[in-house]
Amino acid sequence: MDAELDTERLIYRDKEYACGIDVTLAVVGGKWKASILWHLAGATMRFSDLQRQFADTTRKMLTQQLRELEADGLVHREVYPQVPPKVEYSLTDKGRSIFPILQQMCEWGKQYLRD
Amino acid sequence: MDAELDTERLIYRDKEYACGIDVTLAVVGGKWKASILWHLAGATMRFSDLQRQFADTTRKMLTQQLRELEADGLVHREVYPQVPPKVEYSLTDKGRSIFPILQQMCEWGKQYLRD
DNA sequence: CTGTATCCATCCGGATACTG
DNA sequence: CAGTATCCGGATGGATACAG
Repeated sequence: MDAELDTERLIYRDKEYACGIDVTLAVVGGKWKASILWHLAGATMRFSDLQRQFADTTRKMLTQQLRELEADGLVHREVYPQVPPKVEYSLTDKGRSIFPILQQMCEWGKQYLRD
Repeated sequence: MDAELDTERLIYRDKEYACGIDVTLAVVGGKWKASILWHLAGATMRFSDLQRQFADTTRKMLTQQLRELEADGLVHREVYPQVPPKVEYSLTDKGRSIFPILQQMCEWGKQYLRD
């Protein structure tokens, strides 16, 4: 843990970040992303399942957030080639690795409202 | 830890949140907020110090983020009535309480980029 | 030094309609 | 069932100038 470690460049998608925090927020800070990860941690879900969970979100937004999570390697998208289509979303190992942080954010947020 | 606990309403500033995570993100998810808290955890800073740290941010944005952090009770703003003015920003206990989470976000973000 | 006020371009997200 | 395409209004954030 010497000072040199702090000089490493944090580049993600052609953007430089001052700190790992901002990288994390870039990945899970989207409007619905943390909640999506939270729900997928409990169970693999079909698109329609997620629509039910996020009833106040449009398909467009849900799709968009899921695509970004997939591109970032946190979510796996499995398409079953059948009619009608069936698509299942689940967490990757990388997606699961952030769960402890989400748990603490959940606790902190609830505690924050109590004070 | 029974199911009833999950029925508690999470209301913050007239908005309802599905989960504590979104409350936390509402408080520290702003564009520069996490980084500001991170820097203030190390030391109380004057406005000009923060300007130096966030050289690519405008005064307007910096002020705005600081005001919101102050309104949310994470940051204390101390004004010294003198000319030229001197204003110091520091963390409140509540602000300090989120530091462990920021640390983990920092680590996760750096690890994420390594993979 | 520590801000505010104003203007303005861009982005983001919602509504709606359409598709394989 | 699981999306995509298009349009559009409001929010967001930057540039710049002004102020106590």
